[in-house]
Order: sequence, then C-alpha cells, then structure tokens
Amino acid sequence: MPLSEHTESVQDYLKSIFDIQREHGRVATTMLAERLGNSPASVTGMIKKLAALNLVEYEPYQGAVLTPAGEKIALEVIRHHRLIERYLAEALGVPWDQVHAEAEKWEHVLSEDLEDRIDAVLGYPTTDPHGAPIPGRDGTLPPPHTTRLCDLQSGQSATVAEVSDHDPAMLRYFAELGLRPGADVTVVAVAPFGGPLTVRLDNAEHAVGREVAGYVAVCNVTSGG
Amino acid sequence: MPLSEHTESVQDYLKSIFDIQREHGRVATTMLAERLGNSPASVTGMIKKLAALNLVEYEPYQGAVLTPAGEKIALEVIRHHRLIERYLAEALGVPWDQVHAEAEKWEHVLSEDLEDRIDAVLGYPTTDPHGAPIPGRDGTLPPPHTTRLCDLQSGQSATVAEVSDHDPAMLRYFAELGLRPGADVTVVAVAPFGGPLTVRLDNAEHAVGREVAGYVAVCNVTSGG
DNA sequence: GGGCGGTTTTAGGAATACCTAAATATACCA
DNA sequence: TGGTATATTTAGGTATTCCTAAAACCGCCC
Ligand SMILES: [Mn+2]
Ligand SMILES: [Mn+2]
Ligand SMILES: [Mn+2]
Ligand SMILES: [Mn+2]
Repeated sequence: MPLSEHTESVQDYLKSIFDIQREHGRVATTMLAERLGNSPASVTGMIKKLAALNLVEYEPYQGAVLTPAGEKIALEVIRHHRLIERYLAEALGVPWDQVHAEAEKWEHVLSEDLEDRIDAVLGYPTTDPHGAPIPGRDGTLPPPHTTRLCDLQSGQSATVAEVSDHDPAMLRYFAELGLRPGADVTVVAVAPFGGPLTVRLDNAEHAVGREVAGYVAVCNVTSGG
Repeated sequence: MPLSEHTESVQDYLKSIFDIQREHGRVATTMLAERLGNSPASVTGMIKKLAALNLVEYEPYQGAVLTPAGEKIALEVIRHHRLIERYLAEALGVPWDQVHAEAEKWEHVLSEDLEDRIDAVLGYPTTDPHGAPIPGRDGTLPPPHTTRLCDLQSGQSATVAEVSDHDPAMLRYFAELGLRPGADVTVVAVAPFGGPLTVRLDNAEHAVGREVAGYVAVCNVTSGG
C-alpha cells in the first residue's frame, strides 16, 4: 500500500501525530489542532477516521497514538519530506529557509521510483539540510537528540546536530550566526535568570536568547578545553 | 495571481481545454469529459464555474473557449509540466515514458522560484523530452506542427519534431524504433489502402502503422535525394 | 465531594468535486 | 418540416474536509 492510498490530509495528520508523539507521548486533540492550524472539532473528526482506518488507536478524551501501520506511513512521508529538502538544497540551490515549504507540497506527490533516484543522486544521505535524520526505506529512524544548546554550561563545547526548520526567519538568523549542522560551538557564558548565552562560532562571539538556543540540538559535548 | 490561486482541478480543466481548443477550436463538453475521464454532467458543472471565474467563455450547448486569463493559466500549467518532464529526464534519468505521469502530479505544486531554478539548471530549454515546446515565462508558444509522419510520401525525408506522450507503451515503441525528436527519418514506401509506412531510421527499416505515424510530427521535409 | 475551567466531542453546515438518472436542447436526415 | 439520435444540462446525491456553536466530559481545587 503506497502512500497514495491515503489523502494528503491523512498524510499530514499522521506526520504531525508522529512528531508530537515523539516529544509528548499520547497526542492530545488541541495540540494536534494547533500544529495543523485546524479547529479541535475538525481534528476530532479526522482522528476518528484514522482510527477507523487502523492508523491510530483512539480513546475519546484520551488522545491518540499511532498504530504500526500509521507509523509506517508517517515515516514514509517524513522520508519524502527530508529527502526532498536535501535535494532542493543540494541540487537546485534552494536556500535552507525555503526548502521546507517546497517539500511540504512535493512530499505528497513523489513516486517511489523518483524517491529512489533522488536518494541515489544524493549518495544516500542520512540527514536533511537542518540536520534532521532521513528515515530509511525500511522505516528506521535514530532516536532524537537529547541535548540542546540551551542545556550546555559555560565552557562546554559541542557540535551542532540539528536546528528547528519551521520558522524561515529563525533559519536565516541561524545561518547568519554560522549555526548549521556540523558546526562547532562553544558556550562562553551563560547569563543568569534565564538570560542569553554567549556562544563562539567560527571564532566570532554572539549573544543568543535562551529560547532560540532551545531550538538547536547538539552532540559531542565536551567540557573545558 | 499565481497558479495556486486555483485548485488542481481547475488547472487540469484549463490545460485540457487549451489542448482541445488548439486542435478543434471551440471545446465540446463530451470531448473534455473524455479527455479528463469525468462524466459530461460533471464537466458542465465545472465549465459553469470556470465561466463564473472569467476563465472561459461559455454558451450553453455551444461549448467553451478560454478567455485570455484562462489561457494564461493554462500556459503556466503547461510550462510547469514540460519543464518538469525535461528536468526529470535530464537531471534524474527518468525514462521518457514515465516523465509524463510524474509531471502530471508535480506541475500543480511547483513554485515560481523553483520553476526558475529548474529552467536555469537546464539552460532554458525550449522543448520537453517528447519535442513539445515549453511555453515561455511570458506565455509565448510557437504554433503547432502541421505535418505528421503519415502525411509524407514515399521518398520523402524529414526530421522528427514531436511525438505524442500520452501512451507510455507507444513511447517505448518509438524509442525502440529510434523515433525521437531530432532524428532523421525517410519514408521508403507507403502501402496502399491505409496500410503501413516503411521508414528508415538509423539505417534500419521498419514498417509502422498509419495510425501510429499520425502521432509523430515532423519538420524539414525534403523530397527524394 | 461539588463546582468550575479548560478540553473535547457532538450537532449542524459549507465548499469542492465528483457521480447517476432524467429531462431537454440541438442537429441531422428522411 | 417532423422525428429521432446524440449531446448537453438539470436534478438529486455522495464523499471529503473543513468550519462554528453548543453540549458534554475531565480533572483539579477548594
Ligand atoms: Mn516513499
Ligand atoms: Mn528539515
Ligand atoms: Mn509557473
Ligand atoms: Mn511531454
């Protein structure tokens, strides 16, 4: 059963449910409604439909969880999305703050054959331009990163692993700072009372808000040096 | 007003109306219904909607004709379609009997920005892989070819200009024969009573049915030699 | 343990784009 | 010029996916 067995709407719901579930466990109606920009009432209706299709398990008032079948489709859509983002950035030079919007549309009409061709042309990449992992053809996906830039303490260094890709303006800001996946970052100072972090990137120092730093995942954390 | 102002359905209707209008003038309900695979009743309904949007002129029982606004959108969709076909064939190696189906889906979600990037990467091509002209950004399109392979007489040579792209099996047949845009073809013999043509391509001779030869447009016709 | 606020579902409806069956207009032919 | 076959439209319906407003539920706090 290829993706095209399901409507674009169903694909988008499953994708969002997957994302929320990763972060929060069971998916509440309102949270899903906010993410999708639909009314809670509409979301209830669609969740019931997904449950009837055996794509989610649903208990009224208790939220929804993906079934294995639903998760498989979600991962397939996410694979399309991230492969396309990577392709647009690499092969067509689309700026990284624009690839998301383009992929959002294309992901639903990509054939499996074209998916494979794109994968091959790119040399079977494992991450999208924002550092997010691309699910394998078999639906495998590494666990999410656990450490964020805002979790680091003064003096610690790390490698940028992934940045949030939903706000184009924030992505342009990240690009300005040099805050891209693979970049080395050092936390020079952490202001108290939830204040900004001072970080060093490419030998330049920048003050960044605590909240923004929460949208950056890091790995390879080392202390001092 | 970008393409996305109109539904995919509207885009497909306008494209088909444009195609039919080129060949037959005023577009009859039934012919459009056949092309789209919809019932005539549905087509009547949509034509009335298009007329309300000022995209076609419509006289009940007399068929429809595109307005300038409708034609502009049709040409825009066709430009997307043919650029995408070309891109898929050239950049991703999609076989020429498969590009049509893929482009049919992608054409509706292509942004103007990505359209420009693809155009540039391809070096501003003027035809798709089947020889059909790609409308310019400004909506210009050369007049259709007037001579078909089946119109040639014994002894005449010509250059293949364009082949029909709607039947993948026929495209594979054309590829086998070497009947691709730009190829030189000579008509060696024409059987009487609507019989087959014998044609020479790449120094090999083939008998092809009169009907199939009607799906091949030619140019640069020369007699004898 | 009752009440209250926020969450969620139900009820009722709108828009889009299809369909089949029946009615009607057109065009052609005798 | 009437009659009929064909093309087209109208009438009535279905499926999808969204909406707002109102009702129902859940959990927390006093
Ligand atoms: Mn896929
Ligand atoms: Mn991304
Ligand atoms: Mn365009
Ligand atoms: Mn083509």
